[in-house]
Amino acid sequence: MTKFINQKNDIINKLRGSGLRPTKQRILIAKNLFENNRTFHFTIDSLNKKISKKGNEKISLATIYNTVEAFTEAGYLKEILTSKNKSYYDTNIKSHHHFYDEGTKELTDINYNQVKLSKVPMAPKGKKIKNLEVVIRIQK
Amino acid sequence: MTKFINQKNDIINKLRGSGLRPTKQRILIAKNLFENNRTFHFTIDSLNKKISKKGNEKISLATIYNTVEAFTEAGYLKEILTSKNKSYYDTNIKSHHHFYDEGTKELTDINYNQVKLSKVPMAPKGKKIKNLEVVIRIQK
DNA sequence: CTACTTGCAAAAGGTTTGCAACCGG
DNA sequence: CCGGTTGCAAACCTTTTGCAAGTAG
Repeated sequence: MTKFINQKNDIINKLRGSGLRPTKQRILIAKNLFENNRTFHFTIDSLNKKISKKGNEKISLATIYNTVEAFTEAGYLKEILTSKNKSYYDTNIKSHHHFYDEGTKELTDINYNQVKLSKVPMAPKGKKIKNLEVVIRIQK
Repeated sequence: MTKFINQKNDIINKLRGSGLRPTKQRILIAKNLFENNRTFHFTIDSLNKKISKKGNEKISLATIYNTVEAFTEAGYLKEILTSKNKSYYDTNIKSHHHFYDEGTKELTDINYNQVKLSKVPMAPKGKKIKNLEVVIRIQK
């Protein structure tokens, strides 16, 4: 109970800290994205289904789009680079690496310490390096 | 003149080698993609515009989609991973690296020898590593 | 000839937009 | 109350599909 309240307060503070009003919808979405410590990949559609499956009030698709975009700008989510014509997001915002299967077009995580870089270029003038990911393309 | 004929024959042989009939449309598309040694990024739309701007006969969009997909499967093109909801292709099929600007969502090439990896994981069972690219996310 | 290709138009699928109604501070 | 948010439906854009007509070998 106490735990639950604190978690909700954490979310509210997180939102406020980015200038986002803690509305009912944003709190519900945040709970579904950040409530346990597991990170995962998702799409707008899968997130929408996940939320409505739990018997919550339905959130408008437009709101889910808005909120995910806002969370991405706030740095709570990272957009995944793919070749599919659909946006994928990752709740793991730290630098990490992926296998990309060209046949199935699936992305899977690579354990961070399995990859080491010994040389990295400078960022272009006026820009800073935010993070770095290695994509290893695989096939049968 | 001789040069021109040879270039065309090269394209025809390239297509035949992959089991693709050298049709008028495929040859024209191949010329626009591979005729000089410069490599570049493109979308279906930009390729379509590039071709029709030259006063060529118009090629149906569906055919451009088909052809680009066939060329990608044949290994003449590489699909670029992006966060835009549109497919991008690269005529440079060798392993190479990119800066990805999160603000503008632009990809720019990094000179290959500017990056060195000292540790790389094994491919998952039953798969082979095809190539490896580093994406460095940058921002202002 | 025959199988592979092309072109067209319609349909699909994901995302964005405009605007009125709503609600958090 | 006010300005930020939400919900809805229509609009938008890219990609896919089905099928009849065209063409390379």
